Amino acid sequence: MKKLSERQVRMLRYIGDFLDEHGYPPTVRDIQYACSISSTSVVDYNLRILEREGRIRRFPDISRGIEVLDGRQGRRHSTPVPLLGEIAAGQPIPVLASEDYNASEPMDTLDVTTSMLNGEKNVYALRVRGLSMIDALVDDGDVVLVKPANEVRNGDMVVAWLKRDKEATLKRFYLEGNRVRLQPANSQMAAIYADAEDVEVQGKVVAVLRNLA
Amino acid sequence: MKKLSERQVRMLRYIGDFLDEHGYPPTVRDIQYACSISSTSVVDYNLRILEREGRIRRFPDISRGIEVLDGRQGRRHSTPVPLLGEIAAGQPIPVLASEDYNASEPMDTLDVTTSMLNGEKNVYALRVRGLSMIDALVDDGDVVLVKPANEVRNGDMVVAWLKRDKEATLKRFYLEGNRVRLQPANSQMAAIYADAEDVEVQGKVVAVLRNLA
DNA sequence: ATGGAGCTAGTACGAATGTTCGTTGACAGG
DNA sequence: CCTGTCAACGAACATTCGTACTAGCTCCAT
Repeated sequence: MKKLSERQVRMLRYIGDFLDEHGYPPTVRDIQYACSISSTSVVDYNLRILEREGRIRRFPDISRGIEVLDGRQGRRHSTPVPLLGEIAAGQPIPVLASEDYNASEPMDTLDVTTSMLNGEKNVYALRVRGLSMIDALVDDGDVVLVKPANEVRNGDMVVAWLKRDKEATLKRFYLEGNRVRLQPANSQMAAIYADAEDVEVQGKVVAVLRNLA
Repeated sequence: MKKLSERQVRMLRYIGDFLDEHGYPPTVRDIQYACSISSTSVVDYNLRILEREGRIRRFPDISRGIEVLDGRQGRRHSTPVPLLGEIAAGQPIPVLASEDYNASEPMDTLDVTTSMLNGEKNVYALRVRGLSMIDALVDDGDVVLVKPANEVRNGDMVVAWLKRDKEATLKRFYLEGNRVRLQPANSQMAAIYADAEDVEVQGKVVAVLRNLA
């Protein structure tokens, strides 16, 4: 990426700030005054350069038709994720019916920064109740982002439902023969061994969010 | 909140969509064509109503000077937060100089959904290295969002620097006489007692983020 | 009816704003 | 010295775009 002149950096910065403050982009003349430039044509000249360098996008003949591409300013940094409910020991894990996902309104949603999602699609959120996942460093009240698991591989961190114990738990998953080893995140804690048929994998956990009042 | 006409709802919706798609607000005429309205004056008329009802904000004589207030459409669902560095046991905690906060470019930033911040300002992020906070359910690699603490109250979750042990740790803070009790999040684990002068509080932890590959 | 309120139209004015054009000065290369 | 490029200027031009004005239509209470 080529180097920009001081004036260009200043313009770029101003456009971003203006956008943050007003909700719409500045005009050529706004930029002119803010950056102490004597002529609108100079602004235009430098805007062309900024566009050529890929820092902004311009829309000809459209007033305020400037878009900052910089990434930091980039659109869609957060995505609504459906908060399907709670996950608690002794309670079945809510199942995500595909119809629910398209339901019109009545679902609670949570806005999550896209960087937390690693580009995954169809992720949903569950609020953890109880301490069934405490040994995976997930506290009561934490929110886990779960990606529906079509298939699980050894070593994945999964939300597992232990049918016999009627307990939901978050562990690393290892299939060993016809038994499943569920390994806590904390190496000082012991693994759980369960019959393969006793374990129902709900999905992989993509992220954990904890909000402290 | 008063009821809006079908046409007004449609306009409101279109403005939001247009903004999402283009990065700048639509003109009166954009709205006119999109909503099949025969005259710009009708658009203006209804925009006035939308403003009166508190759904949008208009800026007179400024082209595309429309801002959607609705909340759902509300921009700024995520905020860039400076990622100041790492926090590790045996290493001093980076201090946030106010000048650094205004530094031009070179700082790493992390986008965080505003709901995680509880409206706090000047929050910064630190990546946790090591297991010094494992008993507060914070793993190696987790990111903590820290709000600079002007004052701490008993029971707050704080990032504390233990001078004598040269160790950073995340605990609940209780001042008891001239001693400080640092209580882990996990009730099964023992508290640490330290001399009040040996403890340096860096800030309150607002949230914990964990990203699982 | 009568008239006002609420909404929609069609048109036009004029300010806001993007863009072009002719010049100028600094500077490097031939 | 000449020439081309880069950056900057100031003025003018051409659209874009917000807003005002007038008028018609429906509903409803007077």
